Amino acid sequence: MARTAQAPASHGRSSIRLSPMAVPKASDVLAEELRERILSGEFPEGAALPPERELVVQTHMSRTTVREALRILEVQGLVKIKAGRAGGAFVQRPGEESMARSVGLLIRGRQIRLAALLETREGLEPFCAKLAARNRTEADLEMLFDRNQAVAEAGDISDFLHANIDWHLAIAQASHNELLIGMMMALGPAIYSATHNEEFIDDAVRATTVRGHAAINRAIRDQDAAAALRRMERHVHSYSEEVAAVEARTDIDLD
Amino acid sequence: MARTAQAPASHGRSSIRLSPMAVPKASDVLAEELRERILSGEFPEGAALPPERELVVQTHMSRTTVREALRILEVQGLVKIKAGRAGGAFVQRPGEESMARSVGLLIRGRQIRLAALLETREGLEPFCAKLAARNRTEADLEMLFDRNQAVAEAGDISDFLHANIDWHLAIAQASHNELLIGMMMALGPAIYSATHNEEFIDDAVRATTVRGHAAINRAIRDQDAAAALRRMERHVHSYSEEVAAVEARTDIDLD
DNA sequence: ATCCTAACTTAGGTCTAACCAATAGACCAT
DNA sequence: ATGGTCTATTGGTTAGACCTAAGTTAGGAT
Repeated sequence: MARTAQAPASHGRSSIRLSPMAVPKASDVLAEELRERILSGEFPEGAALPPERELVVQTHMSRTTVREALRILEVQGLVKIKAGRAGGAFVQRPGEESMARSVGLLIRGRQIRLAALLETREGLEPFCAKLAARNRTEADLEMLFDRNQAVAEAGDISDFLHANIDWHLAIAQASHNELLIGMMMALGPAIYSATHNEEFIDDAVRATTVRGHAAINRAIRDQDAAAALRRMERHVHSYSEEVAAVEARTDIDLD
Repeated sequence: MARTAQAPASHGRSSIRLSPMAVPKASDVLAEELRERILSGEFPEGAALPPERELVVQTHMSRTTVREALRILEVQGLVKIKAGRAGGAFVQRPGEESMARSVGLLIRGRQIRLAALLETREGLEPFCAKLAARNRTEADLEMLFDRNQAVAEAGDISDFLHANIDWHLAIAQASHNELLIGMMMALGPAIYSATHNEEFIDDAVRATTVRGHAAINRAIRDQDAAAALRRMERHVHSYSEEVAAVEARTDIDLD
């Protein structure tokens, strides 16, 4: 036997084995290349990428392909595209907003229950307060007191809830932790839109809220991390319980 | 003085103020429309959107525009596009991966310091452990013990670190909180890539790690939320301190 | 009948070549 | 100083062709 038969393979004559290979699209290749260059810092923030027609001649790709690549980067928050003369694709570092948008999509798309959102907030926000007590600047402090003032003076319920979100966001901001800021930016509106139909927000609740905020503000001002943590725990936990109580009552109403 | 002068404005005579207005692009309009329909549940998961050429006749837009809209949705993780016959755009609910990708971009793009990543993990993961103790299923438990076994048996440092990440991810998974899962999916690789050059991982550290994991696993098995929380706090905190110590030493070495 | 292959069909991917629309800047008229 | 006009630049949009991936099916070899 003139050893023509190779090692046994389920199909085919040759024993050469290859893994399934992914063939990337041209636009993905270009997007990836540009993305890496942006993230590596090769293009500083605000730098203008070459115009589309220039990228066409450089890459030998069609304008369609180039544009798709740029669109990908735009959606990922890595470039900002402006039309008109002196327009073009300008490098941006992805910000908390793009993260918050993506988290928001997850929340809406998966229809995360309000209980899970509140649970997450109970996990994150006390920690934010703790960091805020440690890292807050004078500007942060001013923001916190201003925002709580706005909560106290809010008119209708919608105003109140928005001002409330803004104060909570200021807490995240004062933590100076960008990941937590991004999470809280996504959680705030989601909780708002799931909550703003509830009617448990009476004057007593509002007064209690403002007092709770004020106590947390003081702890952060005094850089008392332990107190900030503890008070925020109580604050968000009691909010969650209120919501749970209303939900239970609403469920009963539905019967 | 015939009070003709209006309120002072830096430029112009009129006091009428307008905000900058955004003019959406055609592809954005279509993307938005489709996005809302997907998120509202009008298109169930896995449903096929009409073919591009069909959308062209329905919307009176050009194929380029339609394709850009679909590309936007694809990047946002709302559809999965397949080529070939029986291909097309299939509705997907955004998953933790798309959230993790976006958080990863933030981390890389903003060059978030390792210290901030560790700090965030110290905030999130004990809470994950607490939730895991409350919500874990039998399958979660099995996964946790398997994964820690893999950590114990890992070969080189790279193996060890990967197995370590996998165990930590299993913790997040066992919490059954999708937002936390997404965050931990982003943090794990980021911490890994910032850490895997450090040489503080000796056999003693590895043994300690495995013991720490085991203790946490037991607390979760026994649904002892308080113990899970406390032990995870100690576990991740000591890891952070190790890293900080190595960084300090490395900085000195650079002198 | 069974199996393989070739042709067909459908749908996304890419390219080309226009033209439209937004915008900055220069210049001019009031 | 305000507003109009022109022009150049750059992204936005369109139309139409062709390429490529991947199911489907019909026909032929065994």
